Amino acid sequence: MSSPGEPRAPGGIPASAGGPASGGLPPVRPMRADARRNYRLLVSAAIAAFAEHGADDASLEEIARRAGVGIGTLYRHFPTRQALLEAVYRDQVEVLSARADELLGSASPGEALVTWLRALVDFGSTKRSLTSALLATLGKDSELVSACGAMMRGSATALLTRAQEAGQVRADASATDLLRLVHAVSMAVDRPPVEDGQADRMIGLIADGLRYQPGG
Amino acid sequence: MSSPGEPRAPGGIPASAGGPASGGLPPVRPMRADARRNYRLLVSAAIAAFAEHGADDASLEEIARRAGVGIGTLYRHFPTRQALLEAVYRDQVEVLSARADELLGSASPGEALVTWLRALVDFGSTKRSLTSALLATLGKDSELVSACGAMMRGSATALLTRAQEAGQVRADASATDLLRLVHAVSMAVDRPPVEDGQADRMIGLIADGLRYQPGG
DNA sequence: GTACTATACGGAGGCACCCTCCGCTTTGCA
DNA sequence: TGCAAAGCGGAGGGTGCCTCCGTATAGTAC
Repeated sequence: MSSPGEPRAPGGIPASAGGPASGGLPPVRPMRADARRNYRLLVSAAIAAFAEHGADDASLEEIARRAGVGIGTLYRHFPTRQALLEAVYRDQVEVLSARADELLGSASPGEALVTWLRALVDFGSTKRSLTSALLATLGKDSELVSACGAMMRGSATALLTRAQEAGQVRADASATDLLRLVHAVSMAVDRPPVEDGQADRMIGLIADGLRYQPGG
Repeated sequence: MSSPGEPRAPGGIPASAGGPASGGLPPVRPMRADARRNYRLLVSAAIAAFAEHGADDASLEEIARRAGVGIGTLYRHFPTRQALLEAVYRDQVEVLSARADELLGSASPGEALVTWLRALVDFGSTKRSLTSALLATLGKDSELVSACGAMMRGSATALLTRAQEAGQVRADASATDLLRLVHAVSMAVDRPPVEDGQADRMIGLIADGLRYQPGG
């Protein structure tokens, strides 16, 4: 499920507490193979659990169980629920970004854009509790949130530009507008009553709007 | 702390399960004196605890302890956390409403209005977690929320009208605008960094704006 | 004042969760 | 092949949630 998302050096924790002087950072040893594996297993399990029970209510012990590791292992990798939340969020955004890169190579730039937008709504729908949990404690301009925002904007821009250059999408649409629109759809789909496929139809509508060429 | 807020008949629970036929509601026995007392103690304790730890994180057992009653008593009166939340919210809104009624008798209608607005911001600031917790599960048009909204609008209108009739506040201000403005201030004051007294100054500003008479 | 009963009280107990701590296992290098 | 260093796992202590039921008491009838 998650091929991007290298477990980067343990977040925020200094690589060696009280090393000699302050010189150039000591060579950060890469994680051991088993640690890397467990990290990934945990993130995957957390994705499932958060989707199922919400970011606040999923049990960390259950996540460890699902991942097939001990609770101690979970806590070593993610000292707080927040840390796990952040890792999951980052991972998911990277998945979306990778999907965009992949779609950039596809035959139909127009289709590629719409496909990605659908994936984005999907993300918004299943990961809302996660996002709001993060925003609640991180604030709108944390490193994580703004970095992920930039990544999204980059992907959107690339896909949109290509579709526009291919003449498959109207020229007067901006990536920012598009993201905002998708966000609105996610919100609208948030509260019941929501019919099945409603989000899909809404995105379809947007897609049609994109294809329409005002000038002719 | 809370003089309004009669413990109305136990919320939602049928007064007698399986009584004879369906006739007119059987005479709902009033709560016993000790039950009424404990109900009030619990609401007061909950107000304090919610303010201190947030509506989601306050421990129900601690609330029972603070109220000096057993946990069983808490659960009899409020079968769910949600029920307690609702009772607290209702109680607080009634306090605000009572305060408005009281202020309606004061000498200076203009001062009265501003005093009440300050109380309202105070409410918004300390009870936000409560409000959002309620909105999350109740939805914007539940009986409770809309009833409380109406109560607020009534109080605001009464105070505003009186101040306007006394010529102490400009005529072209509506109660709805006022409530919205106060809400905005509450939101603005929500996220740090917030200086001390900032909310107060903002309300002061609004008060000045109200006093200003566009016509001269 | 007394007796009675519906009503209400309290807290023990069972379960789940959070998090820490430390003895054991595995990895990767020499 | 041997051996630290890095990593693992789960027992254990603390807390919270909620249920259940034996006990206490307010209110009523006499």
